[in-house]
Amino acid sequence: MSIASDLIRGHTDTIILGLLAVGDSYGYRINKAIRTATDGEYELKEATLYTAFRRLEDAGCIRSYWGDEESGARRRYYAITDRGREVYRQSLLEWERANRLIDKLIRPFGENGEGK
Amino acid sequence: MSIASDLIRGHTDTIILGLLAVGDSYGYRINKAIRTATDGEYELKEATLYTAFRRLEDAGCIRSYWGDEESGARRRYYAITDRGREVYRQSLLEWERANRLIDKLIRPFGENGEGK
DNA sequence: TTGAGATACCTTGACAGGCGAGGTATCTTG
DNA sequence: CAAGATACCTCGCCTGTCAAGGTATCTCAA
Repeated sequence: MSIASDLIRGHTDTIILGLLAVGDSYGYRINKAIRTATDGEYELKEATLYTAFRRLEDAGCIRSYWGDEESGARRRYYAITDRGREVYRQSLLEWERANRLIDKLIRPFGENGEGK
Repeated sequence: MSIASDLIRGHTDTIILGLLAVGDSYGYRINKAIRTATDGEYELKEATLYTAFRRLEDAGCIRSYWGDEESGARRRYYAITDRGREVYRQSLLEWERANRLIDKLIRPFGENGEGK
């Protein structure tokens, strides 16, 4: 079974920005990269992915342009912007903070789930 | 500034179950416990809290009963059920898995956010 | 005594992100 | 020529969060 999407929610944008920070890419490839990176444990649904692109572009975090493929289906490439890099950095920090916080909140016993 | 709630989303139920695993409690106190535990960095909004109680009770993870306060405002106490404990255990495991997954996805470089 | 502030509960309606379901078009390969 | 991969996209529902509003009790100071 795959991971509950509510646990990933809020990370979608960061994941995409992280991948684009390595280099320009396009939707289909980003999606595959995620599936591959997690050995199929997680995948972004297409609808989610394209919603995120829209959102990130509106926010000025990414730019897009059509690739000039000679053959094959057309691809819309995305590039991260300076603002995108900044947002990405911030998100990493936030994630670390949230991570510590959640870990603290989730285990009132300190150790594991065994209360008694 | 407090943590983005999208990062905590999906953990609300687990946090509540974790607290109830220690012992019965009621809404107001649970809320304060969370604020205190995080030094005010995070707090559950009341609406969110009561929605969660409803959800958890419908799912059979908690039971509720009215306290018999002699004075002061009436309190509705919540108790975790066996099913609740089981769900809690599972959630802890899921969180660990998700944690690893997100950490992997969020940093395509392996180290930190610095791509170049 | 009256008013503020803490304790304690609750509901309504809006919003945002995820995603199931559906659609388009191209290329490759059997 | 059909199937499957590549590649894009939209519509509408669902779910969790939360701002805003409400109720009632108790305490304590002015």
